[in-house]
Amino acid sequence: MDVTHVSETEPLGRLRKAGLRPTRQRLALARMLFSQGDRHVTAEQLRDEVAAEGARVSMATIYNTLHHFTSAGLLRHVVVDAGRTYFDTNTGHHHHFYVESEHRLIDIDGDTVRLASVPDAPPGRAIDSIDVIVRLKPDIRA
Amino acid sequence: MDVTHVSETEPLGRLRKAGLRPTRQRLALARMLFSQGDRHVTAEQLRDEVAAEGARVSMATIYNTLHHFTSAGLLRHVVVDAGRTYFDTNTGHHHHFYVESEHRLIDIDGDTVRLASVPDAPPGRAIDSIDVIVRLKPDIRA
DNA sequence: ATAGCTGCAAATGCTTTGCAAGGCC
DNA sequence: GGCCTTGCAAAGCATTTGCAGCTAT
Repeated sequence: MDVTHVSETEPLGRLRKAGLRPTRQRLALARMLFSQGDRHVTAEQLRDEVAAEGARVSMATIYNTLHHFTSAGLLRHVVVDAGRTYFDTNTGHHHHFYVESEHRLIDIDGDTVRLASVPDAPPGRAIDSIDVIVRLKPDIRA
Repeated sequence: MDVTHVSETEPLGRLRKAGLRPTRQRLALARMLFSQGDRHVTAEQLRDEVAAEGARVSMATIYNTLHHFTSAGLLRHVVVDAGRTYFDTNTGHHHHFYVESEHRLIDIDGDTVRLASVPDAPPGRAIDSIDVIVRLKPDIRA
């Protein structure tokens, strides 16, 4: 294979492009995060996955890295549950289902939810982002 | 004044109606919460307000009470910030602006945000609620 | 060489819990 | 009286921080 070319979608390329030093830990995390489609992860989850692969990455570094990735635009924060922070690898326009009973997030395509009218921001403020969270519960009839 | 009648909008009436024993602590908290229009409070905020009035209510009781009120339908939970739980005295249909820089919530009337299309819940699940959070930042042009 | 990273352990902040004493019906 | 509540202190969890040592460039 062509080792002279590094795709931007590969871990190394992503980090380079984002101006982040490709350390062993970051490469491992980037691989876990970006090699299997869109994902929603917590720091703890990532720690376990990385550990399962035999790589040792401390919690502090996982948090540091998740925050760096977020600042670099590689990840997005999702707030759906007090006291649990999710990071979403899908940084495009979309929203979320949240299955409270399972602590599970499911993407909703951005176009599936259309806001017929968006309120004006109060004076002196601007809209930063709009989150739509559809909370789900088990269906009784199931 | 008519002391034989207890309005359901007064602290005592609210608690009675909700089947909650009207203790000194609950009455104090109910007064703070429901006597000044719609509010968004954190446990800590309430503790400070109550303390300022000279009433002594422990943190454990404030949390207990907020949860009891929520279960009874007197309050609603608002999740906008990981690691900070807000309770909303407005239990009707509405959404929120969240001013991240000030940790401040502002109600958006339910009819101001219209969802043109609501996604179907995945099989075996039912929609519990839909939260729309419009995150605000200071307006640069201000 | 040096600015940036990592990892440990301690600290933090918010919330919950165990349990004995007190209060409402 | 009996069950519900309260309050203290301790425990719990997720996350952050300080800082000495390591590493990519």
